[in-house]
Amino acid sequence: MAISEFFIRYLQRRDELEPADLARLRAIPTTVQHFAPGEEVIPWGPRRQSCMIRRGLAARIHVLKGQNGQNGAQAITALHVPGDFADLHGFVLTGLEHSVVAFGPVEAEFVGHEHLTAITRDLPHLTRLLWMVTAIDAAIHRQWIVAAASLRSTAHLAHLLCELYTRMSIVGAAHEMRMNLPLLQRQLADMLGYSPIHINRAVRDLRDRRLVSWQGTEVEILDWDGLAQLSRFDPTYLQLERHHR
Amino acid sequence: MAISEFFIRYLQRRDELEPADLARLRAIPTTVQHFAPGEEVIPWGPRRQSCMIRRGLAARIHVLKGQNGQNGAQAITALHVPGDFADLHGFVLTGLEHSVVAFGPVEAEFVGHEHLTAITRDLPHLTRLLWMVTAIDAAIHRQWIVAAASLRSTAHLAHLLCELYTRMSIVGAAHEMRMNLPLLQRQLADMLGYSPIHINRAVRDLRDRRLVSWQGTEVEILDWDGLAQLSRFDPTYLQLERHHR
DNA sequence: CGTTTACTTGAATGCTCTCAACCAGCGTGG
DNA sequence: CCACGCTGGTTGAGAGCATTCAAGTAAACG
Repeated sequence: MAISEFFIRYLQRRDELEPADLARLRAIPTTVQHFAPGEEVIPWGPRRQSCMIRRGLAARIHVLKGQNGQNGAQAITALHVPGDFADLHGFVLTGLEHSVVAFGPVEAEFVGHEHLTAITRDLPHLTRLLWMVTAIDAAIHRQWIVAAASLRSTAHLAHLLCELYTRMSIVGAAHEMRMNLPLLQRQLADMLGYSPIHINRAVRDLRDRRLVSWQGTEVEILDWDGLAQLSRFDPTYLQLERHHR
Repeated sequence: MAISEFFIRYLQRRDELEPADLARLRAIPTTVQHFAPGEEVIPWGPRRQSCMIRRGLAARIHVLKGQNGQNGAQAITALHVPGDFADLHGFVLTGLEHSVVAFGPVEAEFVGHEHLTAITRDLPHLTRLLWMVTAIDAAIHRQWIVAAASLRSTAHLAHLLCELYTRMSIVGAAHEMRMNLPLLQRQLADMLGYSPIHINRAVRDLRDRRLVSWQGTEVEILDWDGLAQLSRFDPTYLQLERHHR
């Protein structure tokens, strides 16, 4: 297979792809695999390939070692939507300190690291764009830290929704204020650092304020401005301006 | 000036520098500047150069826009110790969504982006190492997210101390379980997401448990194992293994 | 001295957690 | 067909952690 068009759009939203860049991207041979909800897309540890999400939702999961042989509590540090190069950072690191797990059915695509090494040798501009992808990832991490430190439950959840809708609509994976989020409340809790019960109340709060309609995995944003204002959402950190790198 | 030896050590701790890499790094012309506590080392916005910390402590500060023309609360998403390339990610991003501020007196060194562009053109291996620097940065962000979601005040503060001592001792900026941290309790609060008063209690808690001695800016870790166990500190995420990239 | 800044402590309020129970949907097996 | 268990969502009550307001200490500086 060839690299997902979602990813091409992700890049083109931020910079102009030179013909050589585009040709090389499309020439990379990849392997596509399907995953059921809960399956591990990428295990913890050293990797020889990196993975791109083509369809569905995936998350980075950090397993917490309990103090006294305890349960396997887990934290979630990132969510990945179609077009995301979920573990591109694994290319330059010794190994991942987390796994990537499918939320809902996922179609993923694997790229061998030898092709990335070749790109760093031949195509400096495309190399900088791939580097940028991991830098945007880090900017999202920072925004999560800011949100965790400054927002309370309802606003915090609202911020996540604003971010996800923005990221999904940019690549064409969401439209008209609707998106499909196969997320359990327990997983939202692992993501935002609350108990599942508290997440439940935050969801109800958003419903009561008529900001969103949320039924199962279908989420519709009823009042974007209200949601953005409540969560102080400012998409600058997603680097949506086109700019030569 | 030539690039700080702290940074060379930072890289050599993780990979072998080829002679060409080392020569090029040492040949980069840089400008050194000094900053007083509270001064802005790097302002918010687009940048044409990136900055490395030679001496002192610096932080990335995100200013929060208050809801109703409110105060300028702020969040801190990263701390930088000597040898850190504080805004290397600014090279591949359109601009920084935060500023970098000196905590205590800081000596910093600036590298024009044109030299980095040249490296991506000529030296693939060194390019991957610089990319790695930003990836380690992101891994630290992730660990902060995990800590915020899973640790309570005292353990959370303990985790920060473990991380900082590890990072500083690796490059030779701290020894014998002692380090100099010119941090106000208010700034710790902005970092960990608590109120300054609560930080005060967490510091006292660590003192009462005889885990650290903390007088002014001088911190001594009295019981490393106790501190690491309390905060579940595991340095894997700092990528301390040497490995060819 | 008086002011400022940072740190410290106490008390009351409020946000979030835990424990507990209950409901709905779904697949299974009798 | 229906009882059953399982999973995930919902709601209530009490306890615990963190916040705010308030006051007081100590050191640095003019």
